[in-house]
Amino acid sequence: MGSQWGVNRSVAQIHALLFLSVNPLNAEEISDQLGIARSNVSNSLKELVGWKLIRRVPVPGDRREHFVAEVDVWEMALRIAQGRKEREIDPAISAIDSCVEQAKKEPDLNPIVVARMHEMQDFLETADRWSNQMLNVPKSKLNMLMKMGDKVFSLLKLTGKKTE
Amino acid sequence: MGSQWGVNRSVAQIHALLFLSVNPLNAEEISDQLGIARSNVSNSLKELVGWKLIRRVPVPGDRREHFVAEVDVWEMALRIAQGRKEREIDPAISAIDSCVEQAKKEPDLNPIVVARMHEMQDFLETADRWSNQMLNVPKSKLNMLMKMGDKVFSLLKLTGKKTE
DNA sequence: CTTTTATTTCTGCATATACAGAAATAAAGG
DNA sequence: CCTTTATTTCTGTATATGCAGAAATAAAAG
Repeated sequence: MGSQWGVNRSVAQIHALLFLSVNPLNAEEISDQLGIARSNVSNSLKELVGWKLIRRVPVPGDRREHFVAEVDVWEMALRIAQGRKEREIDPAISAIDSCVEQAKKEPDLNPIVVARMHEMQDFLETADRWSNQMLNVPKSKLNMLMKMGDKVFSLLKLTGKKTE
Repeated sequence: MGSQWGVNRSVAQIHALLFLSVNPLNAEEISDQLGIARSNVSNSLKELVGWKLIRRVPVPGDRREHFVAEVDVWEMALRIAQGRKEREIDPAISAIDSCVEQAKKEPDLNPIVVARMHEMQDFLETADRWSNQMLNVPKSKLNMLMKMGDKVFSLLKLTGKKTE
């Protein structure tokens, strides 16, 4: 799956291994188990720590760094969502903002073009606010909300096909 | 932005061009405007059509195929979400299902490991149902819902930090 | 302070992806 | 049906990414 999700094979493999591992593993154990180079493990672990999908844990009486994965799947999903927002939405907002800025200086720009840029900007801002809020919903409630599924949708009278 | 969003430069460039273009463009115009090879344009257009972010439009009196982008940003977002679900969630479900299947055959597998696999499976199924529902919410209501933002959250009493 | 051991960064090769130009195919016009 | 024009597929090359092994750095032990 890794490549579809935007991480390379080693990263995906290591994450899977740690997710299914009952006890913390050190870099060498990972390297041996998966048969990938020690250096590669090091870089992959760094990336996974960056996504907050794993964390370092000290094992008493052992000098080596050990790692464990976040095992709560909802927490995992939140972290991934958070990471994606930072990597995809936030830079997109900066980009569109500077585009709009530039566009202001161009006097003879088709108004339709300017309008489209503004719609995009407005959308991204809304998406940003919304995701910030979603990411702050406590895990348990998120879980409940999604498990309830259709009940929530009919409660909010959101279903139907009127405009879409 | 392209690379961050999982598409290559040409695809992103062409999409941007069409999104900001007031009238339909044909492949050659795109090739000229952006200075990329005609063949590259062809493949990129195919990908964008696959995402349903652009569509072919016949221009009367012109044999060549012309293309226009979906200009409604909400519709665009829905299509991207749809595409990502198909590429990321659906195959992940197949993958976890076959893993769980395999695991059944392994009698001496640590129960904790099996439990984690099931949690993952359960989560993915929930996410699948949820996203299917979200994708069926009419655009206008989605827009409204997200614009209202915090009001919806407080209505549902979803905010707070209890368990997270 | 020196030696040992863990970890990270560097370097180079291998593989994969992006892309241009050529060739092939398909579609329309005469 | 043949010619012209549009479009797609194929092929080679350039570039980027992935990854191993070596070198360098950092940390702990003696």
